[in-house]
Amino acid sequence: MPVQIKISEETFTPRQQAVLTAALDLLVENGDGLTMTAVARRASCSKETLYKWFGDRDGLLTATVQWQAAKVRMPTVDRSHLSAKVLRESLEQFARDLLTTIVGEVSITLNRTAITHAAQEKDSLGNIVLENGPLAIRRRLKPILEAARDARLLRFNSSEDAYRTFFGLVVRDVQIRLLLGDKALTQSNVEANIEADVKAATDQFLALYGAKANI
Amino acid sequence: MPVQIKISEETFTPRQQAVLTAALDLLVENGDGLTMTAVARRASCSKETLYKWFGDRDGLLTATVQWQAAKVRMPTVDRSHLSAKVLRESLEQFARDLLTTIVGEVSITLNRTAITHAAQEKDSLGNIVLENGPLAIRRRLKPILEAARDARLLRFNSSEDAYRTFFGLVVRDVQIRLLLGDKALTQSNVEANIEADVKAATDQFLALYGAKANI
DNA sequence: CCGCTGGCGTACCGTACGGTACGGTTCCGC
DNA sequence: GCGGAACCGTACCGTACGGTACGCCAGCGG
Repeated sequence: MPVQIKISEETFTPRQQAVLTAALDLLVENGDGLTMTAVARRASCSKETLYKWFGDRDGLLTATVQWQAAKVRMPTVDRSHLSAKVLRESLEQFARDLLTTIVGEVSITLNRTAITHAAQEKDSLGNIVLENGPLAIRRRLKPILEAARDARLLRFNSSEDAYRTFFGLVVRDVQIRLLLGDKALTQSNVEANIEADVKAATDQFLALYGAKANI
Repeated sequence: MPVQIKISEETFTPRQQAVLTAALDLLVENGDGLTMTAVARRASCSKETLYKWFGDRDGLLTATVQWQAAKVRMPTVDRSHLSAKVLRESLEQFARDLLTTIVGEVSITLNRTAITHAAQEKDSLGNIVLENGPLAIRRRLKPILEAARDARLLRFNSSEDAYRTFFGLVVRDVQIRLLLGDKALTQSNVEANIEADVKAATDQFLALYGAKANI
C-alpha cells in the first residue's frame, strides 16, 4: 500500500507555512543541523508552539518535507494529440524538469534528509520523497509511453522497463554524485549542460524505443 | 585534485580490523546509531583505545568506510585482445559487479552514511565513496571503451558521455530507491533480476554506441 | 474593563553521547 | 622477576538537544 499523501486536506496556515519555510531554509543551509531551538528562533515562534503544531521533531521534519515535495510539478501532456513531435517534446520536458529538480539545492537537501532518515528504521520521509520524486514521474510518464505505443510511436514490451531506461538515461550518475557532495559537479556547471543532456537523453531513448520513423 | 587514497600504506593491524568490522556491523544493523560506546562494547575494547587509534568519531567512521570501500574490486580486462565478444562480456561483467555492489546492504549503508556526512559540511566520506564507487568504475571503464573505439567496435565522441550513459542504463532508479528505503525493492527481489538487467543494459548500450556489426 | 485564549520568550529538566581519566590486568623485553 | 607499555573496563564530565513548564503580552468577545 502506498503512502497516503494528503496535502490537499491537511492545509497549513500561512503562519505554519512560514515556520516550514524557516525549517527548510535551515535544512538547506545547515545540513541536518536542524534543531527545534534553531527553527523557533528563525521563525520567531516558541518551541512550545512547534510541539503543539507538529507533535515532535519528526513531525516537523515530515511536514516540511511533505509540504515542499508536493510543490514539485510534473508536465501535463495531452495524450489525445500524440504525434512524434509532441512525444519528443513531452519527453524533453520530462527530462528537463527531472534534471532541473534533481540539481536544485532543495532537492538535494530533501533527498539527503530522507536518506539519513531511512538509515534509521524510519522510512516515512523516504516514502514521501519517493512518492513525489521517482514514483511521481513514473505515474505521469507511463501513460504517455503507453499512449505512444498505441499510436505506434514507440515499441516496447514493458512500460516499466521503458520508464526506468528513460530515468537512467536522464539522471545517469548526476544525482548520486551530487548527493555524495562531488565538488567536480557544481550546480551551475551541471545547469549549463541541462539542455544538451536533455536532448541527448531523449535522442537515446527514442533510438532505443522509437519506431524507426521517429529516430 | 582527487582525494588521496592511501590504503596500501596505511595498513590496519588485525585487531584494528576487528574493531572496524565491529563498527561496520553496527553501522549496517543500526543505521547511523554508531556510538563510540557501542563500538567499544561490540569490539571488546576500551573507548580510550578507539580515540588513541582513530582520533575521534569521524576518524573511526572514515577509517571504517575507507577500509571497506577499498574492498570493492573491479573486473580487469585485457585490452589487447578486444573482440566484440570480449567487449560484450566485459561490459556485462562491469554491469553485474556494479549492480551486485549497489544492491548489497553494505553498499547501501556506506552510501547512506556518506550522504548523511555530506549533509553537514563534511565531504571526506562522500569523496571516499565516490572515489571507490562511480569514479572507480569510470577509471576502469573508460580505457576499455576507448580501446573498443580504436578497434572500431564502438563509436562515440566523448568517452565521458559513453561511460555515463552506461552507468545510467545499468543503475537506472535502483540505487536512489534503495537509498530512500523503497520497500517495493527488496534486496532478493532485485538480485533475482540482476542477470536480466545486466543483459538488457548491455544490449541497450551496444545498440546506442556499437558499430552495427556488434548489435 | 475583564477574563480568556493563542502564542512568544525563556528557563529548566533529563538524557544521550563524545571525549577523558584512572585503576587494574596482561604481556613483553630485559 | 621486574618495569613499562598497551589495553580493557568503567566511572566521570561537559554539552547539546529534545521536550516541558511557566510567565508574559496582545487581541478579542462580552
